[in-house]
Amino acid sequence: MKCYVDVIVPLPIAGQYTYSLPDEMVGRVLVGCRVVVPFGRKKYYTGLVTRIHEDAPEGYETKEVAELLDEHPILFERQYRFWKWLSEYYLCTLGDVYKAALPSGMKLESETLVVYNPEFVATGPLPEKEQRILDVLSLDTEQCITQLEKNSGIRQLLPVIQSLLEKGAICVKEELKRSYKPKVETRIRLTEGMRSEEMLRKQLDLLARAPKQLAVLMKYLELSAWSAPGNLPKEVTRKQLLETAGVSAAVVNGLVEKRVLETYTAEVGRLIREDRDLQALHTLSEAQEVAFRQILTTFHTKNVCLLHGVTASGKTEIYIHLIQQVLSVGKQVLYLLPEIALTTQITERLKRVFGDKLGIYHSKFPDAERVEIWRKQLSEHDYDVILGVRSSVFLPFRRLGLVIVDEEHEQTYKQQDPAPRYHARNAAIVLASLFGAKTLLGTATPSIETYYNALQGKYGLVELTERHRQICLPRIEVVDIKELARKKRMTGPFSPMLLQQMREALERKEQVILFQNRRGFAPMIECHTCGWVPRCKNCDVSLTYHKELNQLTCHYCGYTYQVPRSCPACGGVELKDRGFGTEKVEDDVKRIFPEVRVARMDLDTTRTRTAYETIIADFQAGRTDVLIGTQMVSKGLDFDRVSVVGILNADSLLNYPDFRSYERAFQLMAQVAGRAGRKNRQGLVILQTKSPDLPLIHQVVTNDYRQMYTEQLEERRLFNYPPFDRLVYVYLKHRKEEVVDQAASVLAGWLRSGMGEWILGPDKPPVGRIQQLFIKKIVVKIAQGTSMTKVRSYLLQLQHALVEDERFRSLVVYYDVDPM
DNA sequence: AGCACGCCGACT
DNA sequence: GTCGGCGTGCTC
Repeated sequence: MKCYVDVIVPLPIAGQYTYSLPDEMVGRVLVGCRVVVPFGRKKYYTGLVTRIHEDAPEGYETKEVAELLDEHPILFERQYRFWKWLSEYYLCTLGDVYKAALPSGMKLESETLVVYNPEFVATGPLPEKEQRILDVLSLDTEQCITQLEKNSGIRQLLPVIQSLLEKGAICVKEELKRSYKPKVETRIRLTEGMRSEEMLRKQLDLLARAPKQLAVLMKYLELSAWSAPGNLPKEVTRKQLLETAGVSAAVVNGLVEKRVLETYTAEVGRLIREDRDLQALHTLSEAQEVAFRQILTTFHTKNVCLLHGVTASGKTEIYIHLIQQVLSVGKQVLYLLPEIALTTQITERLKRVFGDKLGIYHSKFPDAERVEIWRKQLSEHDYDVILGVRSSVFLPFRRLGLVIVDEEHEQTYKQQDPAPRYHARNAAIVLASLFGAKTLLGTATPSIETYYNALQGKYGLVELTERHRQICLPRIEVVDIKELARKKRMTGPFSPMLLQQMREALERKEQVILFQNRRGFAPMIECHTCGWVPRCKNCDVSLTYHKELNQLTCHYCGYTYQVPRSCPACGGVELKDRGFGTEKVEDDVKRIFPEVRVARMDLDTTRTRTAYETIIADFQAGRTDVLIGTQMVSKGLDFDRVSVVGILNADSLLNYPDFRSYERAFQLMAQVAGRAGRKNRQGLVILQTKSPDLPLIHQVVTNDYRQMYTEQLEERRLFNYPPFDRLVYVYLKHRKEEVVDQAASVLAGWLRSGMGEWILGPDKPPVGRIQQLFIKKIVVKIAQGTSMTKVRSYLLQLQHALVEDERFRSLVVYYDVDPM
């Protein structure tokens, strides 16, 4: 009987593909194994087997599986169920989930290799391009397309290749890119003939006239503990031997030539195991102990618990005690942090407690390292605790007992683009439930949804109102910058009060954090004469001005432009900056306080993990005095010497056209304020705003989360927003504006007649065009109690009907479920 | 997502 | 008349 497998391919296409199994693979292929399959005319992809069966498909010829990559499944049954849930809930394909879940080193792709045919003899002169390709190929007879493109300088390469192929001058083959390479090291050992006391002694005598070689050999014997009775010699690397013996490679090579020593290579892991003494757990304070007990009790009746603890209440220590508890019953823990908060501060603390039981999964780590963590989790020696970012929900767990989602309110848990647009907090809760595990959500400023769920009794709620070690909450001073600006008393973005407090703090050798919600120099430049603003030619947004590079950047597509010398609209030469970003603030601080050491932390200065950590470390060690940053500075970092925090412009947080802007502004300001004031000293927050009378400002000042929540909830109830109704954004994209417009109004019409009035739009989103595609957005509000399953299948049904229409053929449709 | 096939403008 | 641009449809 012929055997078939259903396979997920890493592409955004619905459904799975069926391949036949070559006889030798039958029995070896298991569900959850990766296989290489041919797809389309020439491509090969790494697919994932989800079903093995004997049902010959009808209507098409199956292709054969080309290669089996795993002896054992790399995906467990539970993970697969999790994938399926994600793809259904977030309306994307399994291929999308698969792509997001596996590190790219585990998804090999094929690449076309062009091979030179040395026997080819041209019958006449070849076209210039073809000859050039042959010349390039004769130097290196096997090259991939991209390489060949680079070496020849020819852009439209494929037709040339095609022609050469027909003439028989070259041939092509598909080869899998092995992007994951195991790390290897060169080691040294005695050759077989030398491995006896007698031979060795002889050899040592022979080397009497080669003192360096003799020394190396002696060193080797010492390092390998060769003479230790009954022991196998220890592994000695060449590097280690050369370094400790202090000789050049030539000396070792001499011994290799004499067939005394030999080299061999061995695979080594990238995951460094540090042997260090583990620290005991800190004793919990009374308040922490109470919270800890409450959480444990809550977990008897609830699967999810919210720990609402003020900033600096020592939540981490409670997590550590919980983790210990879970480990003691042999279960695993997943500890999720928003990307930006995953710093040395927290990793060091956990490493000290859990040592090599702890694995860290960070998107800024090299891919090869992530592959190794994945493999380790599949093995018998898996990590008990994974500290990781959003994507670590995809790691293969086997005995998950607890998931901790720290800073649960963070927007970065929601993946925006590409699909799957999932929320790691909600996904983690589902993942935990698949394991019968518990989830703990921790934050000082819960999201409205989570707090609602907690008050409704869906989640447990444990509150921690006391700051750890008697650190008191900061005093918040509101400064009306509208009034001050009118009286011309502002210095750039600074009020006199803020300048005064900064000066005093710096004189006391204390530190200052300035929070500005915008990066760049000025958000934009504007023609002073006619008001013209430069815009991106691909996307419908104004460009951001970066002074350091003196260029304009599109923050959507990344395209950069030169700053025009004069206004292209009116010819005016005075182009002025409007508003200010972190870069401008940095400039101003340097001008006002020339002797002060300033650091800036935003997306532009933290491209790499090390850059980010350097900024933090410098500030922590007091090597910088003032830290200017965007939201990044609010993310769970603890600094001891910060006495003044300045929020430069609270209003910019409120001006987003979004139902969550109020909630977000509160969270941000409360979190930033929480950075002020440590041991024995009350910190000061200067909150600059143009609208000091807003209730929100008052709520931030009094740190009244409850009040903010109550107000917001009422508003959400009134206008049917989450947590009452659920939202799905439907996006339509097309290169022609008329086509999206038409399609969007047709779809909105259908939705209205099928689902009632709670359809908003179609609207042009704030950015109406990205990379040449016009976008329209329809908001679907789904009343509480409506079956989401039905809504989802209805949406997909309409989508199919829509693209059936001749006019809407190449329309792109995608969804954002529970958007943030 | 690729990639091949097919239909209209600027060239020999 | 052809070469080459990109719009459209298919991939087990």
